[in-house]
Amino acid sequence: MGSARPGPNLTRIAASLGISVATVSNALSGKGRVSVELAERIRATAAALGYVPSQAGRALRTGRSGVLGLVLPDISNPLFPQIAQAIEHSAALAGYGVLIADSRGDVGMQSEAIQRLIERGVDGMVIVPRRGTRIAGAGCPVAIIDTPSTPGNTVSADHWQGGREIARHLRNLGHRKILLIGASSASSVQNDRIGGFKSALDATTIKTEVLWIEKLEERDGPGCLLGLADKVRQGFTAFAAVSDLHALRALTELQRAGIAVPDSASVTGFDDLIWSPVVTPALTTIRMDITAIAEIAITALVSAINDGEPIKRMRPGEASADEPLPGSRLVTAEKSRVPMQLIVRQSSGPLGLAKNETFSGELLT
Amino acid sequence: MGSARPGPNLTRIAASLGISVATVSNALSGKGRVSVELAERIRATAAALGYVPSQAGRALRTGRSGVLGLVLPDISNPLFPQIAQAIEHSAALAGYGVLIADSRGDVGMQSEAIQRLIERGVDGMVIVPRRGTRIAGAGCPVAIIDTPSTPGNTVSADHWQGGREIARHLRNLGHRKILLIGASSASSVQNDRIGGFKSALDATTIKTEVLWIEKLEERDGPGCLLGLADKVRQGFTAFAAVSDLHALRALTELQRAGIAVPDSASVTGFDDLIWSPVVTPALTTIRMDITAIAEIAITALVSAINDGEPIKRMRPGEASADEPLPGSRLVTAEKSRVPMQLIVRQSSGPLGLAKNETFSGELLT
DNA sequence: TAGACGTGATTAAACGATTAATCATTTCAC
DNA sequence: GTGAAATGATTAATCGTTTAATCACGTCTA
Repeated sequence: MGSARPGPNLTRIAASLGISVATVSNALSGKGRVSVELAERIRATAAALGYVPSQAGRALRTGRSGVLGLVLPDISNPLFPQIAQAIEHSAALAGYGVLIADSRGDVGMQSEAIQRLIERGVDGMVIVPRRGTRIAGAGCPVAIIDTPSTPGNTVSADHWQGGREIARHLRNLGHRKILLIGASSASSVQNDRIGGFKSALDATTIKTEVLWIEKLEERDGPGCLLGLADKVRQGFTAFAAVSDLHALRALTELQRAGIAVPDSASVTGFDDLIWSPVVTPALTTIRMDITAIAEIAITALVSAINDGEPIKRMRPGEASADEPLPGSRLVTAEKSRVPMQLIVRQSSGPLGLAKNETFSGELLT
Repeated sequence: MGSARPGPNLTRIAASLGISVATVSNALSGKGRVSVELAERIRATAAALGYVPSQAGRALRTGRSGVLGLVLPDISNPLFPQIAQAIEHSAALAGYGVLIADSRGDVGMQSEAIQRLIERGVDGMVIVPRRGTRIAGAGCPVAIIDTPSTPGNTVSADHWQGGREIARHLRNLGHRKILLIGASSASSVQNDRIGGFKSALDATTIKTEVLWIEKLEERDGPGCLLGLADKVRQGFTAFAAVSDLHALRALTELQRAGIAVPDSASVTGFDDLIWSPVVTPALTTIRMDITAIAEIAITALVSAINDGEPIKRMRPGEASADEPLPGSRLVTAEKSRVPMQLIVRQSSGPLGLAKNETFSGELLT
């Protein structure tokens, strides 16, 4: 090809109609003053020629790239597909493209990834931090999806409420000794979920305990058993994991030990990940409304982008030294916490159905 | 901010050194003729001023956006995080950004998504098609990651060989009656895996049968049981799924039915998805070398982008009517099939360890 | 009828980077 | 010592779009 993309540009449309490019631009953007009939003709020929505006030209002139960055420090997060999908969809509706950045779980590479996005000229970015990582000055509006308890959070699921829902569900089923399963005590999301869970229960009548997988794996190695059969023997009848990933781990470990779920022990998760509806028994879990979250985040981000830039083009004369540094404006939204929805499936059930199976199963441990 | 990004541009660097912008550009790109000491000074001040080149300006001039598109028709694919991560990483190394496009599983929206990428001016795209979807003319180089048996495939894992590996593994463990579990017979990837599997076995000594989940769910509804306990009674001792997702489904269903894995039945999967190492028993599976695949795809794509554009800027005089239409050049790579690697964990084992457990378990069905 | 005003279009100047063409020097060879 | 070549830097055009400023012209008002 060579000189840019093959398609026609404003100049060609203007030439083919014998008018000026400015008029074409005005007609297509609907901004200037163009007579209706001419505008119509212009739109028609533009369509006929298959005109596609050059983002590069537009970006150069307006200073807006029309692209947002999506930063997921922990891309291996199984929730990622859903988030990416929702963000991409909302962004597309708002006329933006989405550039992904990955820091491979490494906090150090996060700044690099963000830097790459900046260099690509993103107009704003959505960051889903892991473990409350601090966001370095990004030089553009930033929306953060983490948890309501994190300062600077733009919008997120109401993890605390989600925890409460699950807790009530298990309490209503009659469970009185519940093991909470989390991965890392450094995660604010997990802490919120656990906090909400505990807050819904009367500590005097219901006993809870928290198991941190990461701590266990430091000792026993990754993928080790969680020792849930022991917990069952100690009287725990329900296992509430802060993620379906851990719920799955619990479920299979219990099943392997011959402990029937939900007959002898209930298991619940979080996030309604892809496998949750198809495992046996299907996981009771709680789902975030990612579509709503993405929409709120993108809306807030886009309006921050538009607000912040009154297109103040500086004249040769005036210096712009005393700018308050446009760096990293953390975006806020009116509705910052989106309720989570309980999904009851087969992995949770009432107490005391078939206690005896527990024993026959324990032989396998 | 206003006029574009706050940072300095070539003009400012040039002004602060009292030289011309062309020299600055030459020095930073290392292309023109600049004395070493001046070049050094230029680089120094560029760094000192925190210069970040404007992609917009560069894109407009060169006709290259420096951005690739990643199209995943089925973004809910649990393999997505890995693919996205690998592609993003390889692309970043090659100096490209990655724009994501999602078509939410709908073939119709795929063209729309591709169109959006085109409008954003991507230099090329990587497409991971679902069920051998045909790719519409994209107007730019396209790399396809599907399966070696698909015409037009650029690079992919050697699914056939992967199937063979799993088959041999199960055969060597002594299994003689194996159930293959697939989702859809329309998937070329799944067909390759199954084809390879069967090709490694002598059909007279080892019996195989294929179970298509999609067909079953049409009758019994999504998330239904696969009836594996019955299969065990019929003498099947191994269940080879074409994805860890289905393997997980099989594993939990067997466990729920009281059939011990791997003692009474072996289960294997594909893709080494995130949960595979942590469930109990950990899944025996086979992993694609996504890093290598991404690297090959990106390399091929980038070189196609560079080849195809000898920066033939057309002079006012010459018409460019007889262009062979630059649309949709399918990219090819030398190495188009990347071997898969068998990962033996605990879900597969030799026959005949503890047959009796099967019976005690069947009560639970 | 002159001035004010509105309408519909054009002119021209950016935005920031790249690069072919050009110009000034200096170096070198014969 | 003079023409050729190499070196190091500059000039200026260009990519495609947006937009403030301007212009031409018809209409309304006083």
